[in-house]
Amino acid sequence: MAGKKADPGQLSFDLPQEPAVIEEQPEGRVVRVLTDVTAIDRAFDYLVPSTWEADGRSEALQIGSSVRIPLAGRRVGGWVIADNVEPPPGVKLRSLAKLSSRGPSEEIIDLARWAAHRWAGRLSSLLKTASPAVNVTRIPPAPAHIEAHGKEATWAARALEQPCTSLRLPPGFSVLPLLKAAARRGDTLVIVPTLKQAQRLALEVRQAGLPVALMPRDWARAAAGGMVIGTRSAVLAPVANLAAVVVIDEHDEAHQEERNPTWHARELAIERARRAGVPCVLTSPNPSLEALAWGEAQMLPRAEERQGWPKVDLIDRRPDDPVRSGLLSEALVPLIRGEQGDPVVCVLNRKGRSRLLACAQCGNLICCEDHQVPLTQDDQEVLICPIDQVRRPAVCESCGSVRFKNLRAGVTRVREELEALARRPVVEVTADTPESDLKQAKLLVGTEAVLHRVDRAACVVFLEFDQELLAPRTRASEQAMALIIRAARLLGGRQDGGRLAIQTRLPDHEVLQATLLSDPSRLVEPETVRRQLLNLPPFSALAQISGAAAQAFITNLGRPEEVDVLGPRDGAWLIRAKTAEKLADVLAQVERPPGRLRIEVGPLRS
DNA sequence: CGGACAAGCTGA
DNA sequence: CAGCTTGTCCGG
Repeated sequence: MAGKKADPGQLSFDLPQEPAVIEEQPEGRVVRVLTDVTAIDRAFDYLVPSTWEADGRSEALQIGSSVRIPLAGRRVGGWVIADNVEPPPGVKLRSLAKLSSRGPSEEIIDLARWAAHRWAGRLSSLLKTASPAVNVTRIPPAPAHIEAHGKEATWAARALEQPCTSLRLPPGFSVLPLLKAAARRGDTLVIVPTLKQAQRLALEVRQAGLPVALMPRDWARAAAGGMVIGTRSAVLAPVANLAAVVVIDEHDEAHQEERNPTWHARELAIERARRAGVPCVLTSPNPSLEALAWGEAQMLPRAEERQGWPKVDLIDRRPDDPVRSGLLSEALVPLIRGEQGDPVVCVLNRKGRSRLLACAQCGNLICCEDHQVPLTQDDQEVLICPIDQVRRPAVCESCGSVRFKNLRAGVTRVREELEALARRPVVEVTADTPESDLKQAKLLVGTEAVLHRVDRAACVVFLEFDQELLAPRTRASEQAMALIIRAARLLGGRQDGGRLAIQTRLPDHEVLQATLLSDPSRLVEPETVRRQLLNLPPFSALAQISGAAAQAFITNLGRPEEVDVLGPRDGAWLIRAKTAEKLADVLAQVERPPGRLRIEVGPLRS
């Protein structure tokens, strides 16, 4: 186990100055409690009431226990983070008010402390994540150990041989053999990106006859033993006898917490496994460079890997004559009419109705003369100013043409056009489309969120993929690939007969070529070169500082050696260091100014 | 965070 | 100088 790091910036205990004479030593056991009030972020010492001896509460109370404490005239919650401590002299100790619940073990608290330092956040925020949602007072008996049936897949067993393995598995390939192989070794912790995936996987594992706890619901059951499956917060779950850690789809951005501290489940999983001396397996159809930093990816034989990807149609829009809005090409017609099977899911990454119209004749943008903003088009061929809602006929002001070209079609508009072209009903999928509508629909359209709401499809169409490829984000390629992987999951492998259609004017783009050839290794080299050239993670570590107190923080930071400070841009600064450890050390040394401050370590955007 | 308390401001 | 607002400090 790695040594605990002293963390001067995070917790101040006002330790006693080695008292010469110990006098008036308070009677009884004293514990140190970290409050769950984020703004306090301090630990205080409390007496364990002597009455707790008799009813077993004293025995149940241990490091990690969740307690209520009197503090400044009110009761607040907290965690016991040290036992049998010597309180600072001269303070009048108060007694614990209540033993609320079991909490994280000492190992998890140490891991949380490491994460709080690594992501420059508060320990209490991580302990909250590590604690049960509802109070737990007893742990159920351990489930009987059940041996997974069937013979062990060699690739799965091999992945568990090393301390940390990046395992490249195509989207249509089940991870169940890996989980079974891990379960043979003992209790396994499995981290997946979404709750839906966690539920589905837990069901599969249960059907395979293995005991499984679904986090965060089954905190107590997780502590009892068996396999533990959950989303990122499960990386701090109690696991009885940890034997392996598996991170599924480690490339997925859902593994990173979006609130402060922005910890990443992949990195935490690796550290947890390392501390426990058990293997950590990171799976992904397209391993992140961060995962590949642990060594070359293990993979299936190429022929087998290809079978795990769907068939891909790249629809090159360049020589195309546009149909209707120009968004739907002739080549789509057989697909959206269901000739390759149903349901067909169309993805368009834009929201709302047409926002930007141009005259088809003279090319002028259709704007409001008074407010200089683009006009929107109504159902009844009327133009509306978004500022004062004034309506006028749909006629070009400069040439009188009544034909407009939609430069930014929204989902609603595309739905109508799809319906006309497919000659059948199209369901527009939004956050509040009822589940029943989704189940019956044969043809659907929505933003990328539609890929989360539908379970299976015979065909997925990306109506306009170029904006993903050209997005001005450092992780654009990776994010585009993640989207393709999500789509491929709905389609299954090659033998399932699903089709992935992508409309593009960039058919030679490396992401699309990698998809077409079912070969993500084509992305590794160009992406590595690019990141190295721009000095981006994993070849550096970044933190974004924003909020009202950001300026003061940067002033306090000064100009440490081997650290770059970039910005401000839009009121935010970027701090770059060679390694995550260096970055964390530098951030921890800065005196925190009062006021709102957001420190985003390893930002996904920018 | 939320209470306590001190310092500063206002009105007569 | 009471009565109030605003700011700073501290909690075991």
